[in-house]
Amino acid sequence: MPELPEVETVRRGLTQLVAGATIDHVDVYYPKMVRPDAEIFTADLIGRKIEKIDRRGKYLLFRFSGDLTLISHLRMEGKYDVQPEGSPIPKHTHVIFHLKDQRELRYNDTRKFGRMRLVKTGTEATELKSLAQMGPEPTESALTLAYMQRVFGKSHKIVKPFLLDQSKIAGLGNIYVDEVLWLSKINPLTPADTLTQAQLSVLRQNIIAEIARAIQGHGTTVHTFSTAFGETGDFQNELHVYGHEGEPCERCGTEIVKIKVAQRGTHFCPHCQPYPPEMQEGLVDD
DNA sequence: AGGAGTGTTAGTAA
DNA sequence: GTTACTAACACTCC
Repeated sequence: MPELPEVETVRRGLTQLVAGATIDHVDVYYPKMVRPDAEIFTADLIGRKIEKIDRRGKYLLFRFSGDLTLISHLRMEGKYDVQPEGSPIPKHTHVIFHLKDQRELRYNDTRKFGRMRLVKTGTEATELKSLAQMGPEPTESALTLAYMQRVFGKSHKIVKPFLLDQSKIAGLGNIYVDEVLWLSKINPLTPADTLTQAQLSVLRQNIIAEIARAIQGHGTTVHTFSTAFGETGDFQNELHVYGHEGEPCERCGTEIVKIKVAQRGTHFCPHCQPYPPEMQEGLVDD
């Protein structure tokens, strides 16, 4: 479930719940999930204090005492929650961080896609290529129009997978890409380097504003996302196209369609987001 | 039974 | 080097 707004929502919840807590010991029930090997992973964490929790793109970065950082990616269904010591362990709980205050920080992940890496603080980029190559955060200061013009201008990749590429802009996923393209009236099949300066400017503003709004709404719950407090997000009520196939476009009434683009379900309004010129060649018009 | 799902990476081909 | 498509990861839900 987690794109940047959901990961940020989790980060804020976890900060309230476990920042300042100290690890007593750690149990790993699905060893493939962690690196280095579970034995080293668990041994290194004993007695460490969770000093703070950062985020970069869709990665959570738990900062521990003694210059240790846990890099955690939730992938599709990863979730953290905090439970009293000894509560029943659900089927899909894969890692438990036992805290010294009789609570447990638990990682749950139905599909087991999530991954954790324990590294020395400061070596994150060396240890993880995707962190080293991560594009700017979608904020007013980090995502400049000049940057947008430069990177879009040199790629002929169509804009949907372009925006999903974390090395271009950090944190966007399938839901918010569809939403910002609808807000910007850009067809998902448009090649990145054919967008006009005006379109890039509009797209940039919509990305920045939409991500900020989604964070304010505590993220989007479409399948099973919940915050660290076990609550759902609110932003699913603010979606315009994702999950709205067959419904009328809020702007023009045309039926929202769903197609496959770059192997991902893609929702858009065929009237507000017309196909780019090079795709319309050969189409019969009146 | 078959397909799709909020993500990412590896492999292959053009 | 770039783009595009497939498979894989593992599991649930419709």
